[in-house]
Amino acid sequence: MQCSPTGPRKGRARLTGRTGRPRSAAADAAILDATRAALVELGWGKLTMGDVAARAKVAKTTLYRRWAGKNELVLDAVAVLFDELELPDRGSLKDDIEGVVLQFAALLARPETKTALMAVVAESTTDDALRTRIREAVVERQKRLVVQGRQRAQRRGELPPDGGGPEGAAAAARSVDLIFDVIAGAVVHRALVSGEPVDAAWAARFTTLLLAGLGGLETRD
Amino acid sequence: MQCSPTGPRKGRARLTGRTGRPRSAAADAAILDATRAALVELGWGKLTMGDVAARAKVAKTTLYRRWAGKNELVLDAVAVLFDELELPDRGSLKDDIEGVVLQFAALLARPETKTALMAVVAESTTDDALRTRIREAVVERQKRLVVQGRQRAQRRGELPPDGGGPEGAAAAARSVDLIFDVIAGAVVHRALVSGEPVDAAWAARFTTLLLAGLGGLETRD
Amino acid sequence: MQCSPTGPRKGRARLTGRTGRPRSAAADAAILDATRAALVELGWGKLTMGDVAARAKVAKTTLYRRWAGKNELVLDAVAVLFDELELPDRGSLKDDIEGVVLQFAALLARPETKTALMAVVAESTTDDALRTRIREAVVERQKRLVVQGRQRAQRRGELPPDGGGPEGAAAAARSVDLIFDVIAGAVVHRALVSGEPVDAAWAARFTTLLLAGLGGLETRD
Amino acid sequence: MQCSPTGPRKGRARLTGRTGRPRSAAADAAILDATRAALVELGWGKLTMGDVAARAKVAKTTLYRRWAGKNELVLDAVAVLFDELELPDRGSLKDDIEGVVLQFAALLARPETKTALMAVVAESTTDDALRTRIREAVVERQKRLVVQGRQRAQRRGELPPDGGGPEGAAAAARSVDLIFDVIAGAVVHRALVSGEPVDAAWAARFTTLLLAGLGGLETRD
DNA sequence: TTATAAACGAGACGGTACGTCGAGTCTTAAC
DNA sequence: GTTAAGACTCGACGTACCGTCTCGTTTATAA
Repeated sequence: MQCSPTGPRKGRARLTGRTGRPRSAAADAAILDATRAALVELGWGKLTMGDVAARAKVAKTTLYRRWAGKNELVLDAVAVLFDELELPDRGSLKDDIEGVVLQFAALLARPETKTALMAVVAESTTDDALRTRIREAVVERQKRLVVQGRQRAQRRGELPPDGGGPEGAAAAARSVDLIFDVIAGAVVHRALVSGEPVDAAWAARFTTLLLAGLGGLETRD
Repeated sequence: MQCSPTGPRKGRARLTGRTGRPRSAAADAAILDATRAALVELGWGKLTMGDVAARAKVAKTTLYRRWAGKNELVLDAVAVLFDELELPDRGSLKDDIEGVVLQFAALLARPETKTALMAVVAESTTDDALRTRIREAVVERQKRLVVQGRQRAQRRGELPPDGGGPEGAAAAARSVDLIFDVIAGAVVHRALVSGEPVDAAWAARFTTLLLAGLGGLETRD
Repeated sequence: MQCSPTGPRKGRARLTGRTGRPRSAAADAAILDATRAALVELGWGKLTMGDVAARAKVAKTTLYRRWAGKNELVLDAVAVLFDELELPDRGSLKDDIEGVVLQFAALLARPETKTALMAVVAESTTDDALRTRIREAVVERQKRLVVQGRQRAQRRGELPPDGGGPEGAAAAARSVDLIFDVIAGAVVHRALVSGEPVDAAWAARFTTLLLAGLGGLETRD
Repeated sequence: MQCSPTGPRKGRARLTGRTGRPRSAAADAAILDATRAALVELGWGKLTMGDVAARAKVAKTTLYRRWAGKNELVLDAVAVLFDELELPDRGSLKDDIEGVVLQFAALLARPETKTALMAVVAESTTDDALRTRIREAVVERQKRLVVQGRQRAQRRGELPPDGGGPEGAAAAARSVDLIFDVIAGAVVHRALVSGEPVDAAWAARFTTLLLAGLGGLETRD
């Protein structure tokens, strides 16, 4: 996991020298579980801190000692779900992409994810710290999937190797970013904005488009 | 415009025989202007109905007589901005796409748009009526840009004409949907989730990918 | 009846010279009936002008054209009930008093009367015009009962005749006022404040006290 | 004092084991003071809970945590004033009664008392819990004055002693109730309904009537 | 017969207060 | 120094009535 606590405990290493009753580790897990459960039942808009505390059988003070507010709490509760995504080797780049697209779509179909992700991103447009936290906790972490798929395809010979030198590395990073935005953006938009199902047929057509596009991209960049 | 009022007035057609003082048309405009101004200054999260009413010099009840709540009001206030998008003819499909991508990015860069769009979509995950309204007011309306660009490219010979018969029409519709999700999704994700600028360079690289992808798509579907 | 309308119509005599549609007499009756019905069902506190208008099948404007507000409307609706009180000749002062006490108690037992009377009096503590109107419409009108009973008792020889001259008249007026306050006050207090029933036994005991008191009063004043 | 709080705290005895932050005692006093001040300035009709909260420098929720509504709050604020009434020994029953009548009249002349008392009684006609509360907080408490005056007069020999046995006790209680209704009723009616001053002259005449009446009553009951 | 003028129904309007809810803080006693 | 409990301040919520207004319509007299 990542970064839950915010209170005075955070800074001072847990190594030594502190006194008093230690924070309950079980409480952390109970709170995050309760948060996800509340998201499922109520959605972002109706979720309240008091309700989460009650579900977790914890006092509200305990919540606020560890998270700055609803945004941060929900982000942590949801971010961990994204770490379950992985890129199983299905033998070809096309199948790998289709697989991860469907995995991602399945994740976005979960009520806690779909309601929380957009809401937290919306809040982040007026909260820089939150935006940073989202990028650390979700965006950058999941780019690993693109990087991994690319490397695997290069090993298979489906994609040309990166160009050498700092120039080549920068180009590779730009490609990763672009591909990540295209994949994540298209799936999110299809699922949440257009409100159409991301099924195997759509995934196949999208992957076809993307692979052809990659070909065009590589020849130039 | 589209669909502001919600109250009992909506149903009964305004055709004849209605009694009572008519609703003020000026109030509608003042309210939507005030809503956009409040979005700019406060963002979705801090915007309140009372504040909007005060800015519009209107009673809170007048707001609630016309819109069911914050979601519906903000949606109407923002949806009209999307109608300003257009597809100027720049001579080639590539330039047309780059142009609309940059226009769209500019729209998403406006504070009222960026804070409102994601928030309303987030709310729509737990509100079916709202989801429908978003699709009518934004999603379906803007597909016209894709349709128009496609037709223009076909006229220019940059894209093959649609296949004949109902089969061909369905394939064309699927293509439009897919392309729309890819373009809108990628731009939104780049701008709001990744938080990176959508500048001319990015637009060019994205368009290159998309055009190559379209080629791959057309040969098969 | 007394004084319902307040609007511009009030001043100019109805005799001549006005044009336009005349006020509906039926509406007046319907409104006052509706007011009493609403008092019974809802009590003073929950009664609303809109509700009265709806019950009377009349527009709110029609109410406000005739009465200045809730206080005035309710006062008029209730005052007329007090005019039903009368002093039947039962042959002796004691029986006459007991009769009127029980009549008055029965009137106060009606839900519309009990809830309205106290409330309007309460409002009149901060509204001089209302206080005047109450005195005209209720208090002074009902003193006739005391005057009448006194005269009848004097005719029977149960009470000595008034003293002569302005002196005697003033003393008589003072007596009437005092007796009225004692009777009305005791019955109202018993019924509404103490919340005990005003039954025949109580009326008999009260009348005994009052009659003995009157004897003491007459010998001196 | 008596009975201010209504919330969950009321039930569970304050004996032991309760947790959480205790209610502020200072807030209670500030609220009741503010209520009386608002009654003086605004009268019952214009008094609002929000205004009382603001005057007491307390949140509106704190009011509602302790009192169910305006009726209960105002009753508590005013009831305490009635406890200031007392029956100084002036040497004779007549003087004692005149004294307490004038004291009571002075209390009713205070703006907070006059506007609140009638209004709360009016509300109590459609609210049984409120009626009970009024009787406990005001009516029954002030009967002590009648009881005390009666005992004192009996000690002085101005009134015969109570009859013996349960019979005599019941008769005494009936007398107390009757006398209380007559005194309180007459004074309230004179002051608030008739709107005439309760001055020494009126008090003397009323007391004369009452004392003579008591004589008649005692010989029979 | 036609104007004129007021009453009328309907319902939108600007306000004010309501009573509730949630956020986030603070104060206790217990651990 | 954390914990549970719950009171606290603050601010927004959405609703209910208020009393006024603006319509179109109806119903009388007066010209």
